[in-house]
Amino acid sequence: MTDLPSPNPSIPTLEDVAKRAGVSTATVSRCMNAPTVVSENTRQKVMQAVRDLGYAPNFGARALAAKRTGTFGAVIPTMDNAIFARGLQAFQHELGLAGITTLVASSSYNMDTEEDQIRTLVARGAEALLLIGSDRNAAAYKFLQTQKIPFVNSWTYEDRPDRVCIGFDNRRAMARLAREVLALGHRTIGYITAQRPGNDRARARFDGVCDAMRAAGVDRDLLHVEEASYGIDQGRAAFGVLMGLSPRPTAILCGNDVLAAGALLEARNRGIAVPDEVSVTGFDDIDISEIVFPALTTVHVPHKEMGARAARALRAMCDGDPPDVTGPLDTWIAWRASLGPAPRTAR
Amino acid sequence: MTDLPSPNPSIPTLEDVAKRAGVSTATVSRCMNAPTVVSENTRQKVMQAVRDLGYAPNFGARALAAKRTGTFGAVIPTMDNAIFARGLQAFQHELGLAGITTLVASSSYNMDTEEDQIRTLVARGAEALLLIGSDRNAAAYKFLQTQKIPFVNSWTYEDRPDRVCIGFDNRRAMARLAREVLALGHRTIGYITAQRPGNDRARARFDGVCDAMRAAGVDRDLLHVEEASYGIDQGRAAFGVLMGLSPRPTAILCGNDVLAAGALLEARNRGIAVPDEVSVTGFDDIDISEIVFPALTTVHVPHKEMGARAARALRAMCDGDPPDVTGPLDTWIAWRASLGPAPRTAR
DNA sequence: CTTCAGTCTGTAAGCGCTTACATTATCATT
DNA sequence: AATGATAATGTAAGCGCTTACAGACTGAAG
Repeated sequence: MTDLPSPNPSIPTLEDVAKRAGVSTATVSRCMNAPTVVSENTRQKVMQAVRDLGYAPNFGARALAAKRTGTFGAVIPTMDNAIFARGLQAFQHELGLAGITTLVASSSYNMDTEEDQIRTLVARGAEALLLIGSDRNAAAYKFLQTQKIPFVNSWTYEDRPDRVCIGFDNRRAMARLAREVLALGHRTIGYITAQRPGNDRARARFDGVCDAMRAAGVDRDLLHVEEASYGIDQGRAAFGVLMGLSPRPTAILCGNDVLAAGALLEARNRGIAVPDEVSVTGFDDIDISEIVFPALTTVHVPHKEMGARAARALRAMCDGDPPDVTGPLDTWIAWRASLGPAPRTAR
Repeated sequence: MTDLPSPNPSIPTLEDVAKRAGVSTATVSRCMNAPTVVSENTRQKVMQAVRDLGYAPNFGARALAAKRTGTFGAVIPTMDNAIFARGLQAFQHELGLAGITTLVASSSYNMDTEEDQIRTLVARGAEALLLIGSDRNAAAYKFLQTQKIPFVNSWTYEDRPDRVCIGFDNRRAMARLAREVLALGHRTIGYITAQRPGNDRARARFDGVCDAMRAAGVDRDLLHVEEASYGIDQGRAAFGVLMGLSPRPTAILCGNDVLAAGALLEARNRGIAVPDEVSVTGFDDIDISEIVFPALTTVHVPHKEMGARAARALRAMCDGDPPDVTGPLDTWIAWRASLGPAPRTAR
């Protein structure tokens, strides 16, 4: 089946609509953008022509002429799993309310890719950006500055006058969880961290564990660290390594819920009882933390609020207003089944 | 030296670069788009100016002038979970190889929203679209046609000359799984389906279950259907309803893995042993199906291949070539622990 | 010294839209 | 009937870029 070129194959423009409705292009434009200033009568005609022709405005032309795009962007490390999904969802929703479209790109946890994506989004007309964390090439920051693109660093919190953060204190949150773990009698501890270079959240969470151990006067040698790149399989592998240690850790803290899910899975496969033999904890409190078995004790992060606030901050910044940054958001421990007291034999 | 820094360092344009490099805008444009036709010497100068100024091309202007955007779009029902993530990932990756950017939008399983999103993506310069399923407003199809936007229907398969599908046979796949369930002695069966209006995949899967029951000569009255909108909670609730039935079903088939995860969770909460008392199955084989307890027997869908193929098909269509559609993709059953023989008491 | 092909660069015409400004129509008020 | 205010529409100048085309240089061949 071959399509023959139809006599008028091109896609309709404003001018086509104007001609068909017997008005000027300006009037059609007004119908689309500010319907109230056009008389009822004319609007009817124009809208009919729009419908007849299947007209859709050309974004590029509109952006070029109006010098605004109604688009914000977000660069997240990965779309592979739900860690950023809920926050992003809230972000999009909040912006949608204001008629702003969200463009999403992912960096695969890679700084250079992230810089690329930032440039791409800006080139595509993003007027403001949601970024995750604060580790970023100097070039990326400089680019944002020269292009005058408002941005917020999210999922993290730093008190700096020159950057706006809508996030939480990763270090403190993890320290609190680690403190609870220590309070339950655990001493030999495994920590599965996401890769730390280029990931300030991962580093902060790790530092939090160290803080707690120091505060409890526990020897740092009792903390065994495995660094894993992203994914359930990585969590499984790291858990396996830690279980090979002697003495074997009685608690495995994980830098995020996905790694923890992997750890839990491996425990099941090895017939290691959680939490009776080994406790496991996560970080983020995404959907899977309730689904895994046993349900995961983890740090709850207010993803939705974070996303919504970031959206509002960005909107304010675009209007030249100061964003409403009231300090780090609260996190708390979501107590479930995977964390229990250290087994007696190990005490 | 008239090199005064301008008082208002607004964002640089092609012309600024040209001026600074002492060439015409055409040359700068060529440097950016077809570096080989510019002399080494000039290119150096221009690139230096680009760097000095932090120049980034304006997408709108470029699209307007070049009449191509290098952008494809995808409208998926939801980003909330991983069902579409892997396929989309492959889609994006494949396009990235060809220098094409992917824009993603979500429809929240709503036809009108989907139509909106289609229009939005096209307006933003999407030259081709990945769509999920085939249920869609006539207006949406008409729009795509008048705008001459190539699209593929994915996650589904229909043998129609006027539409290209890169997907699999939902009905047959579910029928095969249901046949296995029946072969294990289950007779009273619960089916948790996603909402069927506007969702051809959900309907096809349901039909598949019916097919299998008919083929096995099992009374349709033994099939109890619960329709749930999306999410784990919905799966839990539906499972609860089905467990209240008498006689109680011995197998609960779910229209997707998320609903199945909910069912499994509720079973755990109610102390119902899976699969000893009740079997549960899913559909999709996303990450969580391995993580849940017990691990989920489900239909494996070749998400990655589907995404990659869809990308290639769309590219071909944009070039005016016929897409390579070789029929439905294969699915198979991923056997795990959640499906077992019907308990004796129930036989 | 032409001539011609080949390379490189510049000129300028749009691409489809928005919007400041100009123009015209409408209507209550004097 | 003339006036001015107000509302509705039209005119046209760009927005920043690409690209067809033309012009200006090279150097080798005639």
